[in-house]
Amino acid sequence: MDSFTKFAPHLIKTNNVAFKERNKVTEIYKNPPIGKKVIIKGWVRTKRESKNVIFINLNDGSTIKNIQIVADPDKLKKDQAIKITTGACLSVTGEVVESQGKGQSFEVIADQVTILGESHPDEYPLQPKKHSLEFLREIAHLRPRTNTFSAILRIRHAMTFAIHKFFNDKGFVNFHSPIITSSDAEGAGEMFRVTTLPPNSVPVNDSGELDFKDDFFGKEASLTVSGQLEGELAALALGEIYTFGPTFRAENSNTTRHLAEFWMIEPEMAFYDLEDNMNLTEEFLKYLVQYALDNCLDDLEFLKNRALDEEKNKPQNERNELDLIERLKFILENPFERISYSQAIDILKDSKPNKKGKFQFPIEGFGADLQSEHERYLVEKHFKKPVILFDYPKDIKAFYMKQNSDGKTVKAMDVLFPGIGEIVGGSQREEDYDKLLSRVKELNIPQESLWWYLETRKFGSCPHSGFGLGFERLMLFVTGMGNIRDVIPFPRTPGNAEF
RNA sequence: UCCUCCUUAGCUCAGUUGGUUAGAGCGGCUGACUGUUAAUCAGUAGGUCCUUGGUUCGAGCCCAAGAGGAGGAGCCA
Repeated sequence: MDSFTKFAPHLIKTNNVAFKERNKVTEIYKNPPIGKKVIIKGWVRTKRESKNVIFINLNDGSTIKNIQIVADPDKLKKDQAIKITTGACLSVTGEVVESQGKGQSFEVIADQVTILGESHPDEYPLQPKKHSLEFLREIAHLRPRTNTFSAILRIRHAMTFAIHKFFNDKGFVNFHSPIITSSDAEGAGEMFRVTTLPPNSVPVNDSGELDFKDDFFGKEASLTVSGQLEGELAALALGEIYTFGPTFRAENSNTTRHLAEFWMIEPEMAFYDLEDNMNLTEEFLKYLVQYALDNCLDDLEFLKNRALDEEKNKPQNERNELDLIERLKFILENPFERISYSQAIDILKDSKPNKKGKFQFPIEGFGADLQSEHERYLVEKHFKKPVILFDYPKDIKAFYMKQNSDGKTVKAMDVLFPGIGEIVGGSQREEDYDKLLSRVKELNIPQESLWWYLETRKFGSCPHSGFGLGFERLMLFVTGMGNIRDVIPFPRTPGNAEF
């Protein structure tokens, strides 16, 4: 007899033998133990009360589904019924029975109800009704108690796990690139400074500039904007690696697609050329979408219906042609379109909106950086599916990308998704020391801060590639949410670091 | 950072041409009723109309500045 059975022989055994005192609602739904006793612990979503019977919809976070508790008011202790209000936390012991009502196949007849935490009804801001996402952002500490956010957070977990599983199954090594860094080599954006210097008396040198000699690291330090450069070092020893960590950009970006603190996945592979890189990217994204469909269907269904509900208020032409689940399946069933930057320019040049002057930035020819409107045209109007663009002009891409023999382009690729835009950016890296160095010089990048990176090209260099996937942008696509601030627990954006 | 829009009850929102005491639904509270399903019915409480200044006999409404929020653009993942 194990400790569980000894403690509570009348209870159903769950997977979690270490914790004896709770049956998870998700497990009860998987195989309803009719006639057995269970202990449910969770938060009240709604209560309906009458003289003879009280119905409580309880949610324990293990699934989007609530469980209906049926309680006899006479059995409850004095005043207990009054304290069972929306948001209160209860522990309920009772028997699972087939439901007499219509909305559910089974329910729990309560023997005993314990109120673990009251929730004052005058003050609790969540009501059993739809709240605006803007309002919920202001109460981010309570957001996870809503159906929408609990669904998003469960999916977020599933995607996190799937990312590690995908790479682990392929033999990639999870590599922890540093979060504090002293290089801004990629030039990926403005950085947050990390310092222990006193804010009101900053040391300056003779020429009046900030002097970091007395700072914690003895030099200027910042939060990382990318783990890629360190990732490359690891790939040139371990073969295939990936990083998955927080990333910080101090850009003053106020959009539905940008955060100051976000999570990024950056695989880096020795011996991969650009095509291998694109193949891996496509396989990876499809794997994640498949994983969500296989493991999060209840939550996806909920989010699908939520989005359909919202779209009812929109004019027909602004609605999605496909619902969330259809969109996810569409990704799986269709190969991504792969075209070069030059081909894309040709398509855009000949496109109706360009000829009719509808683009805010008209396309004239090679060299132009593609704007959102162009990417959207390619993905949403022309191809109507994900597009991988490759071989970009070197002048609009980073210094480390491998130069093509045409002298104009580099082996870069961007994956564009409908409704989101750039979800992945990657490239084959320049492995030739002289070419890389000349590019560093051309762009006036301080060579001394990159000595370690350059050295990898001196000692056993090899072709290698990698990409970066913005985790929250993936989450936007998988959940169908419209604002990146709603797919991360506590969004950090300009002017907002509450909670 | 730029452009556009928004800010009225706890929430979602209406508020006419500037005119007396600012409304609705939901939620809260009180009661009734019912194996209920975001229950239903009746009653009830609840307001710094974002802030400041101005125009006016009179401002929720008009003007100016500020604060906060949203969407789009740029930057990017």
